[in-house]
Amino acid sequence: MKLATWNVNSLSVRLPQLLDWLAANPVDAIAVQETKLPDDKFPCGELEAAGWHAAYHGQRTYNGVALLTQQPIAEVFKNIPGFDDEQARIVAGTLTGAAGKVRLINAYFPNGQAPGTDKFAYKMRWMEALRDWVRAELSSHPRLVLMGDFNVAPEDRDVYDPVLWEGQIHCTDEERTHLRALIELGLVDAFRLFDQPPRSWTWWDYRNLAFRRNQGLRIDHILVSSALKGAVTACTIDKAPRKAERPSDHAPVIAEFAL
DNA sequence: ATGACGGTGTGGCACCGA
Repeated sequence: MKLATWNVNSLSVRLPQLLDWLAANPVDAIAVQETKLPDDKFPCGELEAAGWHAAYHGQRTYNGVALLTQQPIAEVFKNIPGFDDEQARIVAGTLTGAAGKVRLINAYFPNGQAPGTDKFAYKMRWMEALRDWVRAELSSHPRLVLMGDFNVAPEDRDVYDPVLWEGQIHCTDEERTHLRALIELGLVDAFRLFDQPPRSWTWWDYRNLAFRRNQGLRIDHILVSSALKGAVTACTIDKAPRKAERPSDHAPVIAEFAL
């Protein structure tokens, strides 16, 4: 089984690239963030024509998430139950394969703007609500993958210039503490199960030649539950789509499982 | 590095992302 996550920064703009990437990278499921499309504008037709099932939860202009799968998924949830959220940031579903069920949660964490702002407070509340929900999901679905754009760089080694970014959004102690609390429910960062090249990022600013200079952050993650940890055989970042004409500012992350 | 770039909306720019 192969899973991927990619913040495409507008599915309308990136649909051709996404379809090309999926054709070259035959994953079983991909979690897509920042579709920026209301559900009535979601390109199900084009995706279906390419063989993809889609569960999506979107809105105009901002946010929006989708799970694209080769097989149909069940138990689809949108957003966090009991957490009243106007922003479309979560879609979840259950994949059933020959090796059993795997629960997939696709999450687009709030950006948070800057510490001390209302948006930062919302990010913290959102992460707390997510943790409570994931705890419950883990009890009913021990084989669980939480993947998406977390908008948090877990450690300094996930930041191209930790001194410049110290205390800045994505790198604050408060965000990292919330992320650790989520992980302590019984999840592991698939990327760190393996030796990785130093200076591995998933996002590079569009400005200031950041990609060419490899100045980025690792903020897109695939977390797997303890029950799946032993099955993970690889986790990589594919920088190729970031080199395309009109790229997303994020690169896809792929995890492979012996399932 | 108070900037930069890119997407969206209905714009002549502002807002947001990260």
